[in-house]
Amino acid sequence: MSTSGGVVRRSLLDDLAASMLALIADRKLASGDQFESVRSLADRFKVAVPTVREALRRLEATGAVELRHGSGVYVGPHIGRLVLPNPLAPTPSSDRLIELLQARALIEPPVAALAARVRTEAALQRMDRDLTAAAELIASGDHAQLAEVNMDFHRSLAQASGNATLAEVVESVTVVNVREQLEILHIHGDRQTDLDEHRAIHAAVLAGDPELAERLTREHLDGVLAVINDRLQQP
Amino acid sequence: MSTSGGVVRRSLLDDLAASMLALIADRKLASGDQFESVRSLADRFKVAVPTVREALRRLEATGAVELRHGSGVYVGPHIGRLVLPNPLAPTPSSDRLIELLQARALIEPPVAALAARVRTEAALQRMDRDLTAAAELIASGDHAQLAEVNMDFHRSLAQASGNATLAEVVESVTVVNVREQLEILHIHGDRQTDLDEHRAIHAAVLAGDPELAERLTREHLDGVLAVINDRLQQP
DNA sequence: AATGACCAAGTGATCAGATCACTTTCGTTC
DNA sequence: GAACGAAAGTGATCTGATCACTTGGTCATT
Repeated sequence: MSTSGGVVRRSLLDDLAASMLALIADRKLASGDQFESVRSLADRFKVAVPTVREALRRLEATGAVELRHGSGVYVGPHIGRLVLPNPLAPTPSSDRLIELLQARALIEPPVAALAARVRTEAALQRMDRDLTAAAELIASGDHAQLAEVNMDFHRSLAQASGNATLAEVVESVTVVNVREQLEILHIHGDRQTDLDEHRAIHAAVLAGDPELAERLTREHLDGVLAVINDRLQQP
Repeated sequence: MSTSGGVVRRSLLDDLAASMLALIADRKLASGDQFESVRSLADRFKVAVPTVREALRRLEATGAVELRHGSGVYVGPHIGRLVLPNPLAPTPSSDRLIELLQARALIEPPVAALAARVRTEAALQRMDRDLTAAAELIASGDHAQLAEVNMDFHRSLAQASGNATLAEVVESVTVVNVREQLEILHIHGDRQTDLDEHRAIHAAVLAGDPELAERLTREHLDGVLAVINDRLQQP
């Protein structure tokens, strides 16, 4: 339809954005590295400052670059990603939120299974670190931190699959509407059970047992969904 | 870290972008509707034109709005989405591309199973339409069009699940690097087999057989992967 | 009356240069 | 050696103008 063949009239902005990405790639800059000043880019590409800024804003929106006031332009955290969470995602309806959790419950179990087959070393250590941190936060009673670390565990799990695209997908669905997801997860609530389940999943992945890892992850997420559905039906 | 608590110093641009989204929501504008001119927005929010444009570029990058030269600002196709394909995705390495297909092979089968349970009417019709179109394109020999329609089928299948988030995820992984995906799929190649497999999946969904729909979708995607892997190992 | 060419208004695209606000660095001072 | 502060570098925003594209209507032609 819209992407069908034909000469696409590339605007100056399209070229600019592409050129800047190419420049970053050429210099082999990585996330966090400083790029170039707005003025310098304007000179380099022979365009005006506002034009450069528009192009940068576009790149910024997808996490390709970051503009830090008074400091400079930096390579962003999401450069080179295929799938992104919408940074402009609206506050979701409760239906939409449940859909989001359902999506996670569908996607993450097979990802866990793959993780148990691949067992990426670095990610396994991250999972372990997340679990340790979670235990400490339960002890210290910092529930806000805890909720975030629990989300981290799911992301680390996905990274253990060794498939960057899957990790991006899981990252996306665990980042969008985090605030609301954490709220609804808070309803679910049993922190110790959560930790135990996470530990069991970690153990299954570590043991290289795909079926078990998948089943545990499914039960973990379905359990949350079940509680939520109950609460919503009879408040 | 960066998202941890504390007063986030919202820049003028953040406010602007949020305000414009709110304005669109207030007016209940839908995708494709005309919004407001840049100058008018500048007046309304008491900011300069370049500032409005930066904010619009940010919204544009995530598909929330569209700027059409000489015509106006319109509400974009991706407004309200949670997960997005990166419009700036770089040309992938062959490894990355295989990862992408693996991700699809992992995600889409359970989505097909859900689709067979839910069977969203509109999406079923879209699937049927896609199949008809594919058959015609095979006959007419328009292989470029055909490849696109085949991708459409996968998207329609995801929509039949009735879960918008899942549909967005599948849409994302079928849109990023389409060009390259289509190329690699072209290697795979047997167009008639593809159509037959799609038809079988459609039938399984229509019949409300989740296990079958899942198995067929898995075999379909795994089949593609197997062929690709073979070709890459012994060129 | 239907059709086509053409013109004008509205709107986005881009430019130029200037000023303000924030960060960082480095020399100065205690 | 540490705390302070000034200056340089850089992003943020403004002003106002000109160019380029789209669109709707006018008007002459048929």
